[in-house]
Amino acid sequence: MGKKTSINNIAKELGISATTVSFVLNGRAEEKRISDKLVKIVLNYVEEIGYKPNSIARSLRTGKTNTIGLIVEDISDVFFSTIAKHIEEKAYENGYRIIYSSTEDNPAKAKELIDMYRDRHVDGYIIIPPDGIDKEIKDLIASGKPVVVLDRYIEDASIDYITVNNQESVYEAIKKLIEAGRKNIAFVTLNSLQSQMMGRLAGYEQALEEHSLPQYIKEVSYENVDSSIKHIVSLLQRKPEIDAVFFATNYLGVSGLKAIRELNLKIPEQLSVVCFDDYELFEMYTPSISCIAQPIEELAENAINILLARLKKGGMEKKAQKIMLPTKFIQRESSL
Amino acid sequence: MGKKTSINNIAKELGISATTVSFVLNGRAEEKRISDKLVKIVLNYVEEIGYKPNSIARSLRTGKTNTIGLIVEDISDVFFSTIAKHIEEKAYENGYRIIYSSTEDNPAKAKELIDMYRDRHVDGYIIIPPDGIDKEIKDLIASGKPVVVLDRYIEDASIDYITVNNQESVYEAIKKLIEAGRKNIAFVTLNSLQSQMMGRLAGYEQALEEHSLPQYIKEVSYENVDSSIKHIVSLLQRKPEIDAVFFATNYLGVSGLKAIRELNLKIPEQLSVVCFDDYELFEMYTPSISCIAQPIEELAENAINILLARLKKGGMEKKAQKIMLPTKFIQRESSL
DNA sequence: TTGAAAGCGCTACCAC
DNA sequence: GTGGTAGCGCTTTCAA
Repeated sequence: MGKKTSINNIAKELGISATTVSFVLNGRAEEKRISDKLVKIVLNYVEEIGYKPNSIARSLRTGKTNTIGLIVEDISDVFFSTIAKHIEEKAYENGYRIIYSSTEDNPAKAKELIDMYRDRHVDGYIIIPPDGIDKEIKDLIASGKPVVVLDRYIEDASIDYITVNNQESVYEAIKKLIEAGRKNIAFVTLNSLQSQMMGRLAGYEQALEEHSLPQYIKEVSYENVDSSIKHIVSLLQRKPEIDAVFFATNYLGVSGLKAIRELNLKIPEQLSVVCFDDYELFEMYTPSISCIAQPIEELAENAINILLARLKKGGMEKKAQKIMLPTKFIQRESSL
Repeated sequence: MGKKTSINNIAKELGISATTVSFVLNGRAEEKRISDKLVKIVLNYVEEIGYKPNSIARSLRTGKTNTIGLIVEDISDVFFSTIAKHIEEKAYENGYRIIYSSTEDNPAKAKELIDMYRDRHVDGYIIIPPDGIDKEIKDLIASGKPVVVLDRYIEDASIDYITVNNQESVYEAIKKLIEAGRKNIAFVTLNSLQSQMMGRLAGYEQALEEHSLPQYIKEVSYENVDSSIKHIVSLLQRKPEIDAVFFATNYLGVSGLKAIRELNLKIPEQLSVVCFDDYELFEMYTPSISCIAQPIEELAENAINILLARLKKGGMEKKAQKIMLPTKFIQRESSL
């Protein structure tokens, strides 16, 4: 084949100018009133030799890369990878590619990634931010790049975010436990200032305060999630009066189940269990585990839609969208 | 800061040429015998204004994008997302970014993706190929782009691949079931010609043939995985003599457990269960499910290492590597 | 030791 | 209706 098929070669080959070829290829033939005949010729030839414009040259010229940077906490976690999948699909349909990375909830890594993506001139960002990168995100937006924050929010008028009503969801779930007669309800969470975790905690506190019940809060740090089993075991041993536990994330829930199993506690007789996030494991576990399921697909769809909208119409002027989706409580055996 | 910091601005600002700046920035100062003093000046200035070279312009010039295309079956499946994570980490350390997409095991989609990635000038590919894209992969390699095939293999002298010893692993696992006294062992798999599935099937057949036991093979198509529960239920009902089932992938295993639960069969008393791939669910299930665990991290590491090696030293000349890693049988309660 | 200049392939302004 | 041409920002030959 032609070693280097450039628009210039084609132009030369066809005895016309590169400009014309470019217009035809970019669908601006009509607008530029290029004759149908010529358009046909160009398109046929291009088709024939299987020419594809060089996207890098185009990017250099236009400043657009048709790439979206996706920054998640951990791409191997099913919650995030499911989000990633939906985002990718939708982006793909719209001619965008996704490059991704995991932050491991580490702000330094997140900053590095943002830098990196900026280097790469990604057109827009979808970020699930760790604590402490608010400034970087605001800078990014100030620099004119659209950013959508997902799963948590950052208090700033200019930032689009999509999240769920964490506080209310947990509040309702805890209330159910209380109504079912539980009096000593523990809450196992991450020691994080992220909005979604704060919201979940607030929901717990709100429910317990309303009923004047004692609070048992255990915070685990993200880095030590692996050792969270130990912490949970110890909590349950020290406070044998605990008769229900709420786990604030899916992986904490899994650790919790391991801990409970180790202690040989009967769910739900001795201990009710409810977890944030659904997970196949919770459905299949014996007994099945009640949970607050997030509308993962909707979260992803909203995020990519908003980003695409901003990307399309350079829509930086439009007011930031703050979306809070409802969750769904799934009642299973563990909280009967 | 400066609206457009280009290498030219810097050169102008410093009263030297862009060439010199470029050399300094690319660490070729020594080689080009640029004075230490000048190097210092340039580096300081660059540091000061926080200049970063435009990677797109560089790509256009050099033909390298420092991007790797990753094509998996389904990024939301934990097996693939875990692989994706390890690959991303390693790539990142080496200055490469990953763009990913899921094929849904669909060859047309896979072809599209390859095309897309070619458009984007990715430097190399890691592909988990569906059936029927051998030709495209060979073309890619012929065109000089390194490709590593993962999880399955494609018979071609020029292709690097990393896989596990599927046949032997399954053979050994089935033998264990036979030794434990099971006589009617079913095998639930995908109706796929992919090497890894063929290997697993072959392992099953080999073991049963050696012991002259009857074979019960159920093939489900990837698109109908959702309805696989029905098929499995029906199989177990039609053949009540079945006293063990092997599931050839993690998601088939999950469907299988649902089917077995629906039929109220006792594991392992009435039915032994073994599954290919480990999964948190299998460990936590009651009873816990025996499985053949793949060395996921090693698979990923090998793939990215081989690709990086080819990328570094334009190592297209080196002989293709064919790596087959061992799996690990994890004995749990379901096959006692 | 350093610099001028030629592109990489494309788009878009402006001219005819 | 169509074409010339100037860059986008960088690397790299060649010359000085």
